[in-house]
Amino acid sequence: MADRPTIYDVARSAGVAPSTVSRALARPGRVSAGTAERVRAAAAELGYRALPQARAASTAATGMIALVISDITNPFGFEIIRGAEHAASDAGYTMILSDAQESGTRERTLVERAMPSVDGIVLASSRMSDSTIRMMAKQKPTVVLNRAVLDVPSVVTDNRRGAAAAVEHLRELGHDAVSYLAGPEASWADGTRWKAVLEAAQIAGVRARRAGPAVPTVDGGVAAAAELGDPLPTAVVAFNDQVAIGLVRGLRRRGVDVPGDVSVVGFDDIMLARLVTPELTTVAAPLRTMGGVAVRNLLAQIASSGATPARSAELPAQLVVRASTGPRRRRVRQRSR
Amino acid sequence: MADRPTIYDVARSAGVAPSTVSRALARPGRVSAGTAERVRAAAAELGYRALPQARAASTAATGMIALVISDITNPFGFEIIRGAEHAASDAGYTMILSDAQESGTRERTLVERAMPSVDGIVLASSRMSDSTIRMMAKQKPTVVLNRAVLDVPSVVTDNRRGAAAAVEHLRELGHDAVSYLAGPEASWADGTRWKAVLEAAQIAGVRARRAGPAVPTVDGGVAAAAELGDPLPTAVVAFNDQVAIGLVRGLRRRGVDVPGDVSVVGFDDIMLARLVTPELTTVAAPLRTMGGVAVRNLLAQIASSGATPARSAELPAQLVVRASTGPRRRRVRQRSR
DNA sequence: TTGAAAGCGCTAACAT
DNA sequence: ATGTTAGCGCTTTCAA
Repeated sequence: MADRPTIYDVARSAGVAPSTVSRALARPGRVSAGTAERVRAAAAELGYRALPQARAASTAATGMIALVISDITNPFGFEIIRGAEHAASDAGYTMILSDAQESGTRERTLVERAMPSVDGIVLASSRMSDSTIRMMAKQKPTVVLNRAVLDVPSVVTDNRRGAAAAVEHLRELGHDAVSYLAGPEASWADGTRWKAVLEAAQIAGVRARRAGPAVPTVDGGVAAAAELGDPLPTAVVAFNDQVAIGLVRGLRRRGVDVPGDVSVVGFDDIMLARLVTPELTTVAAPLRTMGGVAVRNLLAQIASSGATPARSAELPAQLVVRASTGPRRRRVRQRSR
Repeated sequence: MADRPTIYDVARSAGVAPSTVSRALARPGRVSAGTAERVRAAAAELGYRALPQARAASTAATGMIALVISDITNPFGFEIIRGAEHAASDAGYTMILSDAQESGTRERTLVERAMPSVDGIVLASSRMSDSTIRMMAKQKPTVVLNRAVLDVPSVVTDNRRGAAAAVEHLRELGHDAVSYLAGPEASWADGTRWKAVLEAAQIAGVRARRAGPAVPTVDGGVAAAAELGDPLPTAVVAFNDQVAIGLVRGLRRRGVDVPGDVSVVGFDDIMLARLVTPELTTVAAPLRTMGGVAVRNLLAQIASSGATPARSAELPAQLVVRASTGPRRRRVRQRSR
């Protein structure tokens, strides 16, 4: 267990004062070229690297950021985590990952616990109230992901255009009505998606109805299949991919063909969407990019010492047409049971 | 930006010395009941919480552990991450997540970067050499996940029994031969799984062949469908679920029915396995538990200050029979093209 | 350009 | 049982 070299070791080895080592490593411009070189050589030789927590003691910068995710179970989050982790790691930052398990209370505890150890926080699909989030954002640089909160920088996708593209796609296939299968009422995304579908439907001249809400999981989608109404709508836009996938399964189980009888569109384009049968048509969110942008914006805000209140970003969504949507054929009446 | 209260504030407010506050909060038994109470009250009142990195400066314990995962992209890891995060968080530890992106070199850099900030490390599906891992394990408490390394505590699944159950299942369905579709040569799991299949086949009295290797992804599985040989085997055990899922898709695309013509078994039971069509028969690894056990074992090792070299664990695997396996029907000859 | 000294917040020895 | 002191490794004044 050879102890790691300290800055004192490097100083001794380079024949300079510790403070000079610190300067030479952090701001090479502020020491003579020769000194800088000697220090660098000594540091390399000894394999010296500053101890982050010791540095934090004097600078109050920890080199860490926290990603708090509302539910790590959600496949939606995987790509985001990945994008965030890479962006952080590329910038030399270390990322802490916390799972709120869908609980706003737990989320708050986690954030409070993490707060002192990190330079900034990304809140992904937060379940906390707007005011709580605003409060936290005042304590530490914060970016919210997949949600908009007044006065807090955010990263979201352009659900409006995405939904519009989905509705337009369905209209082209001959559908003259579309049902939106809702997600959790408390969800910011659900609100914007429903509004977007409604608006797009009006513009496209198709009727829009709201169904659900469904629990935002595959099983929730399966269950929702039983409550879509009778006769069934010929086209459904679901809150997210999980619900859409579940819905497809639920419908098929009841003898309803997708896309023959009912066309289904999801949101997000999680990995699963390409792997189920039929492959899911969905409004793709650039998940990995979102994670990356959130972190980069956060880092920018940190770098500017909060001077620049990090800007928000709305990333483009894109309709990916696969096999769960097709031309309208007929309206099916469910077998009563 | 109200500054957070320090231990000095609490000390002043409670009318005791800072060291007493520290004691009262950490080891209440070592102060008088009255003092403990006053300190607790003052701390609560001010909302005081020790700054982890400051504590680390004097105790060298950071309260953080690192989970370094070879490829965060791999669905296999999601459940592990979840299990690990919960175990860490339950124990009051904070988890750092790093993605090695399948690169042993990058993995090493990450570990070295994380090392000084954490009390211990979990290496999941590490791509580093045994000797490198042993070296790191000497510097910090370490647990390897899904791999066995001499002298380093590990958490793995009982591939032998799992594979045996799979082979037995196939034999019962009438298959008299099984092909193992291999994964990466460098993978520890691949080695043990192939050996386990081979051994189980001998015991069950069925022939075993080795095919592949396949790139351990869905696409890799799809590609492997073209190289399974002609005539096709009637039963395939694939390196992991992704490969198995890809294989099923690849076969179907070529007009081969699963499980009608070929039965396919995977390994791991990732979330996807239940969601594809047909649902995948697979040797389920208790992924979430694995993550949890790895962290708990690591924490135990840390708590004992490395005195107890954390024990290794082999967790039971379980065959989950779903729809990708069925009775042997006929041997199909691929259409030449 | 460099060195010396002080201090970040906390805890662990050492005193009392 | 409690207070006093010193020090963790680093950075940042302040002097020279």
